[in-house]
Amino acid sequence: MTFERLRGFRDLFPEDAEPKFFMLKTADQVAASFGFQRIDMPSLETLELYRLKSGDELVSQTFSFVDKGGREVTMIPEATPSVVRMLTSRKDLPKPVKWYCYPKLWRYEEPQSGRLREHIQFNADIFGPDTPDADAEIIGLAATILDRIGLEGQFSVRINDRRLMEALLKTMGARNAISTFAVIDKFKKISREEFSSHLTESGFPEDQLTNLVFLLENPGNPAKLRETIEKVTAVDDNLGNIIGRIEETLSLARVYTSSDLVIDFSVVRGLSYYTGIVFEVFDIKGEFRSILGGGRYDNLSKLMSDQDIPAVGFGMGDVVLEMLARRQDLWKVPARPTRFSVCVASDKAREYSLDLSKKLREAGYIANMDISRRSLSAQLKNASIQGYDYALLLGDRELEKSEVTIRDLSTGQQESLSNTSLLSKLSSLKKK
RNA sequence: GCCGGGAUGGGGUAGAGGGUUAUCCUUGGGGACUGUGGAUCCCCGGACCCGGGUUCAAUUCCCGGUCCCGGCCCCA
Repeated sequence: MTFERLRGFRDLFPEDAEPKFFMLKTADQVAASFGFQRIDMPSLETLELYRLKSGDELVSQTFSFVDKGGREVTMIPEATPSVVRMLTSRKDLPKPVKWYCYPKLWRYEEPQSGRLREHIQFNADIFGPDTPDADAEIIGLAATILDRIGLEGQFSVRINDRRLMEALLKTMGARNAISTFAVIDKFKKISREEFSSHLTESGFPEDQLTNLVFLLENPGNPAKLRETIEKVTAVDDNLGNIIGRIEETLSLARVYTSSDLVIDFSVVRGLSYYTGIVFEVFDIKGEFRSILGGGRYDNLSKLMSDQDIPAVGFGMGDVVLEMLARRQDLWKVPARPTRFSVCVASDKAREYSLDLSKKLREAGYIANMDISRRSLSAQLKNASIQGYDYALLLGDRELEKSEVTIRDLSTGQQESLSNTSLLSKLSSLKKK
């Protein structure tokens, strides 16, 4: 009898689990260094939580079922609704609230490159201030995490603003901004002909088509945002204010990172709840789907509760991040303490060996103790294959003299030390 | 949910236009080496994805399913 892994799920063996959790730990540390606090949430929520704002499409792609009490529940497909639920359940929290988490999320759909049925998403949000400063901090946090992981220069943060696009589409005479967004979202994936016809269907005036295409094709320099827009339409006060805010956000974000920050009018994001700045981060070579995405969603708490709390945040899945990290040769087992394998050369020395192992662990080292009762040569072979830095040999000879023989597995050199001088000696040993 | 391509020991593979110990490498365990490791040699373990059909005979051909890879839809 054999069991197979479920479709779209992963087994993480040590060689992959260690790099993965090391990356998450890096993100965790960076978020904490920004003053964000970690939270966690249930893996199961009522399905109703997603009906509110996410719509049928998302709900149809959830791992959901009816529980024994007759409730419709689902494995969470995204973090944000839970985070907002938690936030609004507490009225005592001083603003701004800056939270991060990295839950597992589930979606029931066909697996493909960069998308599986279960993934881990690093999520960070700021609740309270509706300021360019908060927007910039979220973008800065996302970029800093990627920089710290070692991806500096490998990605581009592409930024847009929903209000800007709505205002632009309005001045251009679009009838239905939301359906036009859906078409704009596909700009880079479909042919120009398809784009034109879909756009017209969405109620966008044909005579403005070239202007819109001009905008979509001329992302780029944030400093020229106003100039670019002026080429296609007049900038009134409303539009001017929005542009001013984006400019301010970008100049603040610029201080956080030297990574590529560009305006991209084709980034509108699918979710309907975004209300302001939206952004996605792409691999600079364009090999993968987006690495992370986020934006401002000021209306969600109002939809879900009696509170009105502005919010901005982002989510980063682990799957695309892993593909990019592998390409950049960053998928490595992280540095760790010196590793010792304690080899037991005689049964009489077993307890002596255990005691030494305990001391090593207490001193912060990694100590592996023979539990197979194999021959000394087999123990050494194993220590060597498993990549231990040193073998400690303990047998009758060592036991008698209260000594320990330490063998450097990379050079083969060894010496005997007294038990008491070992630990002091260790601090001077060079890590392999 | 739909479309295309795949599936041979843990990993990587060979194979035959059906035919009876299924190839090689690697990995794993043990030994030569009863107190000294990655070399060498020896021994051992381990596979034709599942179900049905055609056939005297199927790992090979056919159908269905499962899973993998990729794409659509959608993007959390």
